[in-house]
Amino acid sequence: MGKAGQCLKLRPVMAFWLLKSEPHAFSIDDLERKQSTLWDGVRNYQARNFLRAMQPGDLAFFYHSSTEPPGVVGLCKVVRTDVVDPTQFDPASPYYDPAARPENPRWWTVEVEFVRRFARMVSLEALRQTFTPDELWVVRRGNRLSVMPVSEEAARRLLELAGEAVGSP
DNA sequence: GCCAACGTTGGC
DNA sequence: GCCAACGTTGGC
Repeated sequence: MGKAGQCLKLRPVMAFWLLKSEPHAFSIDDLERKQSTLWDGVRNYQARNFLRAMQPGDLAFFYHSSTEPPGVVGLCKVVRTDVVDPTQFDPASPYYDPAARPENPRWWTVEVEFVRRFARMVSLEALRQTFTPDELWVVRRGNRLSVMPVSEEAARRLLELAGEAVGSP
């Protein structure tokens, strides 16, 4: 059961994802404070393709990387999709891409909304003990992908590990 | 189209 | 801070 005592309702068509962020750059606390954010700055084609496949209502696990311990710390929800990443056109942005043109954008993203911080974070070590690299890509050795799909089966087990109750609609 | 060089990611 | 793994770039 979550903070407000509400079960998460999992709709059958909902897809699950995992989003990585370095907490010193942007943490789950930052997302809770802001409530929503544009997930901009992704500059990897595979990750971009996953961003483009997202649908409103999809849920994404929030993963803290390059921290001790790394792991899944909470959940957010996709609320807006097919957003052209504005930072690609901004010369002042670290994500500026001089090859991207407004009439032919290269990078897309989504807006996500804070859902909850987990009662217990699920460390990478715990993930490795629970999932094979094929079941959850984030435990793949040398994995650098920052946006990846999570199967419903893996999502349910992950929520269980996090101490979250899962209900039906 | 190959592949060496380089830059980045991210666990440890 | 180190370094393995990986993605990208660019010469040929």
